[in-house]
Parts: sequence; C-alpha cells; structure tokens
Amino acid sequence: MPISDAPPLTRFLARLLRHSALSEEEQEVILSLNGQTVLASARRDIICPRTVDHASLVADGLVGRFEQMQDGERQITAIFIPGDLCDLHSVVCPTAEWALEAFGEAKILLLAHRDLRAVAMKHPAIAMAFWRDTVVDASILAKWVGNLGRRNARSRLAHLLCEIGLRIEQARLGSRTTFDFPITQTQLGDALGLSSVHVNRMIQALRRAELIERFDRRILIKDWDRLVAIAEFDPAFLLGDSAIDRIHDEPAGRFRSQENLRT
Amino acid sequence: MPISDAPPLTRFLARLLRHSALSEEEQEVILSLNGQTVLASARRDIICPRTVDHASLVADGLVGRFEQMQDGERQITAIFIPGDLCDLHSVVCPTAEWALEAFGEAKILLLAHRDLRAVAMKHPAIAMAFWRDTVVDASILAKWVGNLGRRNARSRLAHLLCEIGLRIEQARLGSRTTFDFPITQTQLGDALGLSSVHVNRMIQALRRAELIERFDRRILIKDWDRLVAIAEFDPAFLLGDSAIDRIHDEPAGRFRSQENLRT
DNA sequence: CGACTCTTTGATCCCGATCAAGTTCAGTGG
DNA sequence: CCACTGAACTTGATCGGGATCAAAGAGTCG
Repeated sequence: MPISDAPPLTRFLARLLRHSALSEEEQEVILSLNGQTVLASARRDIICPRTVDHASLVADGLVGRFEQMQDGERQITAIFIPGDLCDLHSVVCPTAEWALEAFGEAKILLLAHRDLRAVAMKHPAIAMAFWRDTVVDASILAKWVGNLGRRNARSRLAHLLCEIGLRIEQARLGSRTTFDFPITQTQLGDALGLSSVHVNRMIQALRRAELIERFDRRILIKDWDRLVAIAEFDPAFLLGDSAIDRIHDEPAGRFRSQENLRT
Repeated sequence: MPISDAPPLTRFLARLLRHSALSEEEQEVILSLNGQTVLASARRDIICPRTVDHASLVADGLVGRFEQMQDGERQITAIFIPGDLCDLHSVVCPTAEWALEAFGEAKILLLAHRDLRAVAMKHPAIAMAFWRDTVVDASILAKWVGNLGRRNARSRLAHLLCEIGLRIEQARLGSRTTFDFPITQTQLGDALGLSSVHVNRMIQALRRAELIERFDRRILIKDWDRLVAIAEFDPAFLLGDSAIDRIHDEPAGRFRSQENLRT
C-alpha cells in the first residue's frame, strides 16, 4: 500500500547530491529503493527503535531525536526535516538506539537496513555518500555541543533559528527567512537545554528587538544579518552546497607543513 | 624517518575490530598503511586542519577537538585517546575543519586521506568499519549534548569520568577505575561547559564523597557504582565490545510492528 | 461547553559565573 | 642554593542568568 514514495526518496537523493557526486546509475539505485510509508501522529509520538531493522526517512513534518533522562527530562539532539534520513547510522549500528519523536503530524518512509546495506556494499560511492551524510549529522551535533556549553540562551535560540532556516532553504522547503517550524516552546526548550518559560522570554526578546516575527508554527526572520551576528552563526558546519568532495581524486598526498609540529 | 608506526595502527585496528568484523586480508591492509609520526608538544598546541590532506591517529597522549567562540572561549567537543583516529570524518569531508589541541605532550601518526580513501573504496567492509567508527564518535557527541543540556555540574563531571574510564579500559590502556588523565581543570571546564573554578569545586565534592581520589594527572575511582549512579551512566552509547554487527546478513527485512504508528 | 495543551507573565530561588587573592610547584637562571 | 617566573590549583565573596513555582490568558477539539 505504498502511497507515493517517490517524493521523499527524491528529496533524500537531492540531499545526498548536495555533498556527494553520484553517477546516473547510482542515483537510479537510490530512487528505486522501496519502503513503507507510515504516519507518526500527534506530538509526543515516539518511534523507539531497539535493534530495529529499518531506517526512517522523513517524508513530511518534523522529527526530533532525543535523549531521555531518568527524571523524565528530555534533551533533543537533532531536528530532522523532510528529506533527512534520521537513522542512517543504524544501518551500520543497529544497536544504537536513539529515540525519535514526531513534532506534530509526520509522514515517514521506512527503509530496510538490509536494502540500504546491500546498496552500500555494492556501490562504494553510495557507501561514501551515506558515510558523508553521517558526518554532516555529526558536524551539527558538534556545533550543538558548542552552543550548549558556551553560549547564553539568546544566542542559542538565534543559532538554532539560523541553522533550521538555512537547512530548510538548502532542502528547497522555504527560504531561510520564512519557513514553517511547527514546534512547541517546550520542545524548543528541550532542544536548547532551557526551560519552556525561558524560551518564551527569549523569543519575546528577539521579537522586541525586531529580529523575528510571527512565531507560531511559522518563522519570519526580519533581520537575518543581525540574527547571524547574535548567534555567531557560521554556516560552514552544515557542509552544504560547497564543492565538498566531488574530488574523488585529489593531488598527490603530501603532508602540509604545520607550525607547532615537530617530526 | 618513520619511528615505530606499528603500535598505533595496531591499536587503531583493535578499535575497529571492537565494532566491526574484518577478514585477515582487510586487517593486513589497515596495518600496512603508512604515515608520518609527529609530536604535538605542550598544551595548547594546536593542529588546525584546513582542507587538510591527512587524518590524525593518536599514538600517545591525549587530544581534544574543540570549537572556538568569538570571545576566545572554547568548548571541547571530543576527547581522543591513543588508538583513536580524530579525523576520520575528514576523509569524506576534507572541508570540515575541526580544530585539535594536544593535552600535554602527544604523539600523532598522520595518515594521508588519499590512502584511507583508496582503502575504503577498494574494501567495502573497511568502508563500513570507518563509517561505523564515525557513528561511534557521533554517539558520544549526542550523549554530550544530553549532558550539557540537562545535567548539573556534578553529574556532568561524573559522566565524563565514567566515559573516559570505560574507553580507556576498552582500549586496554588501563582499568576503568585507575587511569592516567593528564588534563588541566581549565580544559576539563572547556569540555564540561563550566568555569575552571567550578570544576575545581566539583572535583572536591566528589573527593569528599569518597568517590574519586588523587586527581592530578591520574584518576582513581573509589566507588565506580556510585559514580555511575550519579552520572546516570549507561555504557550502551559507546557501542563497544557488543556483537554490534558481525551480522553482515541478518534475517529477512520485515518491518517490526510498532505501536503509535499507523500505516 | 468543558478539557486540554500551549503561551504568557510575575515572583522567587539557586546553581554556577565572575572577580580577586592567595597557594603550590616545576622550572630556570643568577 | 635561593630568587624569580608562570602555570596550575585553591578559596572566598558576590553577582546574575535561567530554573522553578504559580496562575492566568488563549486557542482548539470533542
């Protein structure tokens, strides 16, 4: 009963092509993967993989990955938008169980590990692309560590908005300054390591400073440059669109001389 | 002028084998990689890759990866011990520049991207192992996000000590309760998102509670279980030693039925 | 209409930052 | 051998960002 699976896979492929070069044939292989579409309803709907045998491709809506503390508190460790494959890592580490929750209503395409692994083993370039996708994810994660550890509430919020805006633009789902973002302030707090009360106050602060507007379910960034400045946002970590590595062969592997290093 | 390169590569291979199955031949391929050994002297010694063409394998000492804020503050995003390949991600994303600093004196083996990439392209199992290694790194990163976002100073410190202890034990560099850890309290603060002053006080608190001892350059954990409890430490995220994926072929790819999911 | 979830606002509290000395200790050079 | 230096560690006093508690709007849905 597959509902139109094509669009999500097309988006996923587009995401891969943003950082990796794939041949016509390899692209075809990705597009011809098949999976099962499911709806993750309501907020708080949890997809809890436990030695699971499939990966989850976001077809529609917003999905968060989170850590649960013993006292029930949550920390969101990633936010996924349509075209993102939340679980790609689980293809190589099925035991790594990272819980997922849908923000609002989400549509998800489940892809079997078995198929993904087969594809990766057969096509080295696809394996590299999958690996690279995991690296992009990790890069964002490292940035979040920096934000949580060393920035105040205002900058953290600003940074998250910049990040999401840019990712949405890259994914052709909207512009960096105007996009849907159906997430509650409590969830925002869980992502930023803040209480929902304080998130509310920070949003108001940004609104009063004429930086953002209309903050329900939809963001409008009125002054991108100033928001970027507050966030100390440097888009490099998203590893997007740059000629990241179309280079499968680069100049001879000599070692760069480095100061501070003695052989 | 290669000084004995063998041990670090052996350690790296051991690390890979902890999560991935490799054939004799594939193991041989890893061990016969060659690189250049360098010393990163003193603390604050920085290896700053910028579209760099090699990856850094820690042969000896401790290395940290960090983010630098505009005001000069740092946030450490990963701590690497001997046998860790800090830069593996850079093989697929050479533009992802994550700064590295040596804690104390460190010996590093530089491996050319060119070689690593060639090896990965030729041997799918090695590519998967590399990818998996990146996933382990990301898993730790996600845990750090959880700690920074939702735990207090005491738990964070306890968690880091548990993590390092266990990783050192896995790497056969010591036991989880007794190990060298040559890091200053300022650096510890940079890793935990705390000021050095507060790190100092938390260490004293743990010491007073008879949980740890002798905190200079060397850790002795006196009550592992209680420390684990304070940290809410669950070693699963290290993805170590378990039979993670010796399974290159698992049962037919059916989808697990899941509550909360409607097709 | 009530029930529920989300947002908003105010009051108070506390964890951890910051500021400012002081102490220890390994060099290092006279 | 001792004075000088500089990096770590320690301690105390004070400050403030954000948590927490409490309660009141504001949609939205059955």
